[in-house]
Amino acid sequence: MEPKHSHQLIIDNVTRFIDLTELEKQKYISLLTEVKVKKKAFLMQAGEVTKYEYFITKGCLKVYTLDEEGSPHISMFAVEDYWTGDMASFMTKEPSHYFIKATEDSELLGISRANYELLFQEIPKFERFYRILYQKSLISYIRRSNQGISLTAEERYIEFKRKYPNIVNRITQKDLAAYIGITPEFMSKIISKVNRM
Amino acid sequence: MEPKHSHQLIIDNVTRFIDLTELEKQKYISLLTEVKVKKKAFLMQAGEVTKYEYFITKGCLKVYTLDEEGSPHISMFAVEDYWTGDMASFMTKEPSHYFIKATEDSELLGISRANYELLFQEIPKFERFYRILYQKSLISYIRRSNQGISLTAEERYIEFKRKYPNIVNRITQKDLAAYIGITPEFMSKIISKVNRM
DNA sequence: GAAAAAAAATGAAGTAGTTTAAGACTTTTA
DNA sequence: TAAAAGTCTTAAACTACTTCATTTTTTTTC
Repeated sequence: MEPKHSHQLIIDNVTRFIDLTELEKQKYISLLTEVKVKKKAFLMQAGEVTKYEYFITKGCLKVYTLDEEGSPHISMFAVEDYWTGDMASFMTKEPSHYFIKATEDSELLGISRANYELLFQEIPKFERFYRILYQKSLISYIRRSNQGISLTAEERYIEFKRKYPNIVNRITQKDLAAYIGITPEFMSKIISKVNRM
Repeated sequence: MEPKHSHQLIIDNVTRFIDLTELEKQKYISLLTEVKVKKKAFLMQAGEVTKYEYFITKGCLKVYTLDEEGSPHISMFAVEDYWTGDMASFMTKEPSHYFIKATEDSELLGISRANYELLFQEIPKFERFYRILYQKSLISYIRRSNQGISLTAEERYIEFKRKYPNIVNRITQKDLAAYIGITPEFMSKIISKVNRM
């Protein structure tokens, strides 16, 4: 039987780092939950305790917090082949500070807290998978948190375009501004300036 | 026989997340290399390929890059019971962009790339240890990279003092400025303002 | 496909943080 | 322990970015 496209995607993602037998693949898939989110709908909201970590098989979502003034700060855009969620809340079982909202109709595969633990018991190789996944994420976050502090807004925009050419055209300028960390007005000025260059 | 203080420290750190038998502890210790760095000496410099990941048993070091203008940007201060190094270079074997310099006479335990891999073969539980270690680091980096973008310099200073009261008094204002992401002059103004409040 | 809602562009006035320069204080080194 | 080197403070002029207000353009909704 042909595997579903979404299952094939997540298996490809995992087997980039570890090998799995057919049986292990089936076992893994059986621990996942399919989720669909319509554009503008929330996958999760601040105040809730995160029940799942997600892998995106289709669409685009934004992960953000609201500051005291109610302004959004986007920490990531998640598209196909990305992992997302709020790991802090997922691990500590404390209420999340994040919202995750679909910016396009999206499809995801979620793993619950219980199944995440079960996964490590049943297929210990997944400790290695997550070790490598987190290690790579850590490397890119370390880089980003330095850039956030050392580059100007214009440089951060150019860097974002270079690094995520496939994302930049799928999101609004307003959301991009909330990611870069500036006002939509200044984002507009930067974009028109950079395009004139 | 009494274990060395430095060995006890690293074993305590590891056994916070995983259990180890006496034999496993000895095996682990045997894979580590002791390193001492005098104040102002480099543990590593940009351009080198990182050979070790380090655990600090004594002292304080700063991890930083230099931008095009030659200004330092400090990404972390590492003190006792912290892990440090350049994971990107350690993993990819590409030359590092980082400098690590001791701000006090320091002592570390290093694990080489070869021994790091060997460790996973000999004691697979360490995949779990590093999975959890990286997961926790990731959570704090995600938080920091949001703060870098959404807080003012003054708020970042207050947050640093709150979070690392034991570090703030061990470093110079100049280095703190290079961490917060502002000039030493503006750091001086912030500190005198905050102290007046 | 018209009306409503949201996003983007533009400009003027304000604030957070930089630059440069000079003097006071502290630490390092011989 | 004196000299040198580095760190900290203060202030004035400057730049990156914000705020607020208005208009135009694009997207959504019925």
